[in-house]
Amino acid sequence: MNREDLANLIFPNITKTIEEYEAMYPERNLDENAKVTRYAPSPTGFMHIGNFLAATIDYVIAKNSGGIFYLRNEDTDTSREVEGAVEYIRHILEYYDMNPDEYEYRDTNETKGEYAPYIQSERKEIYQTFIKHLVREGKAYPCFLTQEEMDVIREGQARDKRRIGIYGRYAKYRDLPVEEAIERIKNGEAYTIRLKSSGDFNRKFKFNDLAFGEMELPENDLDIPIMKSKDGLPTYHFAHLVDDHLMHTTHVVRGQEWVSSIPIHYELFKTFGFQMPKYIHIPLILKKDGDSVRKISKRLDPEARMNYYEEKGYPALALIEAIMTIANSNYEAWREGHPDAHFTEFTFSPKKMSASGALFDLDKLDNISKNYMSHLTKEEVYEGVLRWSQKYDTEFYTLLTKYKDYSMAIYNIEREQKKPRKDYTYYSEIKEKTWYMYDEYFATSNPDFLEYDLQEVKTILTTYKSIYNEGDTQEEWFNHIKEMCEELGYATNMKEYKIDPTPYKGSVVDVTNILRIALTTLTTTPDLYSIMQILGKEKIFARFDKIIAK
RNA sequence: GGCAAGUUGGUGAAGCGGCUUAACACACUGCCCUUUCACGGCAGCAUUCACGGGUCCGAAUCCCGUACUUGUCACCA
Repeated sequence: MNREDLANLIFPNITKTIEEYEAMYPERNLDENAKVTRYAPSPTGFMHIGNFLAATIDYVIAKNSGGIFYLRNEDTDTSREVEGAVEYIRHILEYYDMNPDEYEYRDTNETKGEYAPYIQSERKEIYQTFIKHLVREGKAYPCFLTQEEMDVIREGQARDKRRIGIYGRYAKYRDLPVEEAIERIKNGEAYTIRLKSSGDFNRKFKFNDLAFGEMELPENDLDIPIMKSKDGLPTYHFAHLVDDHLMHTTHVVRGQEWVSSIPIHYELFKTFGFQMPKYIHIPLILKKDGDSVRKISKRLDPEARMNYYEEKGYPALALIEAIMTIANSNYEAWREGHPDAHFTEFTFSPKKMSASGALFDLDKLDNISKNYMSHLTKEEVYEGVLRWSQKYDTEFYTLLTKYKDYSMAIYNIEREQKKPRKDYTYYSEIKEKTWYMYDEYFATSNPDFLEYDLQEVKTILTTYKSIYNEGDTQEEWFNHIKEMCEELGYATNMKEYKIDPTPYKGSVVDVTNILRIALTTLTTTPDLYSIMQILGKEKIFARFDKIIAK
């Protein structure tokens, strides 16, 4: 009995060869500079902001070079799979308009691309073909170590301060005679397939990461598991090797937590003689936690989950702008020079990425978003709130639908000018900043005139009604207010008033404040004239009358 | 503990041997503008680049050491 028998015993149904698969997944017919990237998430729940960073970089690299961005579902860990996770990932990519060129969606039975399947659990035979080859060659072997035995090994290693893992003499089954392995398998013993590493930990190799530059790493000598005993699915490392080779990925963008497994990947690719893709290990997004910092966590930090941004209603492109500034700090400068360019026109340079993790600054996001929203048209703002409210505030949605032009007029206050107002940071904020414009909400409010005497308030409102002229220009409007001020004993010259307020009841500031409160209940609002123009005579008088009648 | 990477202000960072008495952006503070708010304008905000030593005429920038931080050491990705 030989290794061929062993390989056939383990993989009786694997008949294809590696060459056949390579023929099925030929080289991509792309431009020389075109890059092929992939977003390869595990469907384990809400998408993480770090994954989004990776996906955005993947997308920019591919699109900027006229290449391919594809989505691969890494569902080899069946126990951790969360229902709806894939749909959510798909939703996020759609929401941010970063749709993959190639994908496979099980729920809708859609597949696009020549390199399918794009779901790892559907590629089992492919992985096993590669593993079978390794077993036949004696470069992989079945390992019968139980969890308990491995625990003992690890504890011993920890106690003796040795490196932890299955290597060298700890790899008990790497030299097990083929006959014995066959017998154990026939007896139904559980086993995993491990790589028979040929590396030497004391030897170093040079590796060039596009982000870090050159680094020196020790060779891998761990007999890492490449196939799980439970379901015959490959581990991440092996799936990475096979898929990125067959799918011809040119650039792998992934988090820095992966740099410590570079030696493993290096050995895997070397064993098959495949060319490694280029790697871009991206910084981790950190979070301050008291005095220390840690990796931002989906469990602990709401802003780590992508749904946070959607629920708050940050415009998709605003989040992308913020993410891109984290990816490349020169992005902001580029944006200044190319205000209208699409973000994929930016040439991402891995070397300009920070080597250490970065805190995600929500203040900065707010600022970017505010600026972004200030440059939208009133129609775009309206579309944005409408879409947001449809999902998160149906009551407001109904109102917006009913008062479309009216709402747009509100969003247009001081918008169509060189330096537009920056009132809104995200869509969920719009209602709380414009509610008073809608009678439906205003009806239940009760203006509070602070220190002002109610009788005096009534006098001002009544007088104002008599001089109000709906067709006034802003200048005429303000002149009328000033005339009224003089009539009622309020100062109109602020400089004089500040020097000596005694001859006056107050100033024009007090008068406009009272008008403002009467109309909005607030002391700070956008331009009062604009608000009154939009409200119109009827609403204005109704709001005044309600107070006068008190 | 092993291996790897990193350490410039409150935050993101530029800089990569002299042009730096350390860009820029955010945040913060003050002043100005002003019918409120916002916008905008102006000004302020690290005598110093974790620490120690070395190389050099000259170091945030190069070298060595120390400290600290982060990641990783699963049949998870």
